[in-house]
Amino acid sequence: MALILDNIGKHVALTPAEEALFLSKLEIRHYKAKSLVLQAGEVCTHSYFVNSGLLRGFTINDHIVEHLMSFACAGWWIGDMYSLLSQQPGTLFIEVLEDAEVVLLSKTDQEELYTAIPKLERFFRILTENSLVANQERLMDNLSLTAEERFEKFCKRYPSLIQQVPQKQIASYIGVTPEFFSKMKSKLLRK
Amino acid sequence: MALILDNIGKHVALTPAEEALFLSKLEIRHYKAKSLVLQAGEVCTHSYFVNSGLLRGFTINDHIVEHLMSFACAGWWIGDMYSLLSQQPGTLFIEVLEDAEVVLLSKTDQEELYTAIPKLERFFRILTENSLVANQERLMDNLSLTAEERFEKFCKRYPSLIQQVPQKQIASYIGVTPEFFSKMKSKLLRK
DNA sequence: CGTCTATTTGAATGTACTCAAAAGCGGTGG
DNA sequence: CCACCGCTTTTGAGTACATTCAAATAGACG
Repeated sequence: MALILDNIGKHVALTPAEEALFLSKLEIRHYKAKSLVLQAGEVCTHSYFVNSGLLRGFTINDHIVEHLMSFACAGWWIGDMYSLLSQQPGTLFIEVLEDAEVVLLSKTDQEELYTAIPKLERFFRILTENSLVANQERLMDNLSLTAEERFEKFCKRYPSLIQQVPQKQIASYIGVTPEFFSKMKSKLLRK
Repeated sequence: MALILDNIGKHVALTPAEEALFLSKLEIRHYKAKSLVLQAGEVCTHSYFVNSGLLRGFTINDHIVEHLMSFACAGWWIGDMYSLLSQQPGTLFIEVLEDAEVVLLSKTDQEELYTAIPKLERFFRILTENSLVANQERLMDNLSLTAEERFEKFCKRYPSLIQQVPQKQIASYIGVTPEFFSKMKSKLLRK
């Protein structure tokens, strides 16, 4: 469990006793590639932290088109924030792209920990703030950049993912169809 | 200062002493319509809470096109989250659309309050979580809905703003040009 | 009343999508 | 080990949604 403690240690300093209490609330699960950690329609009851492997979070719209919200590599948190907060059925699918070891923290444990260890509330506050900033930037990129520019930015930010995931999923993250993405890519390579 | 205390009271319960401490950190400023509360290039040093009036937050891209990030009516918080967190020069302009009374909370005070009154850290965590959920939904809407559908959703969510702000700004929020927005609107009215 | 900005309208253009079909690639079973 | 199946990627033609540029009209404000 070194990874998750490192992750937290980047923002707050827990005492050994606090670390022990925190760890006691965690559950570890192993998922095979292509399995689903969470399905749309379910209520999201946990936050997920990726120890190893690779996950993706996506939604499916009315026209049966997938939209990729986020990837989650080792060291990243993922969950259906809307469903987790509201405890309403969610819209997010979380799928395993590569065999993964995932740490689960239940919503109730998480909220109890906020009170027991205020530093953890601080940690999740900071985590959420950073997500919000990243999300705002992505929204602005979608409003002001062309698909080509968004792709270039994606390559710079997540160079490892480009080899790792099927390109139709990068297309979906960028916000274009796989067909268009393919054409765009070959145009870029010809330069 | 009833509004801001109400706002906080929706999520956490402060004691009178805590309320007094919190209030002592706040500064009130009055802004005239068309003035700027914050400019791109500046470091954002405060969180802003709108007591009355109306603000907008927007960015300007390389092609001199404005993109509206958010409106802020009475009872809403606004700020350049990226700049506030990183203390780097920001990209957000915050402009006054209607004469406004604004409450300022400096970053340093805010962080001191997190420690002095953990319930305030909880409050801002919840605030940020809700912003994130709203932002994620807006991103998905931009990826999966047409401009017309986004406009209809905007009308349902912010009915009062439609009369209140120039429609070029609604166009910018939706993510289309004012010309296209005008055509789209007249097409909708013809139905 | 005049000026400045916002809105409307039109024509031409571009970016990205849809549909269809072919080619490539990877895993699985015989 | 290779043949086949399913899924991903590529390519092409036609189309749609939204943009750009230009000009006219309407509104707001001093």
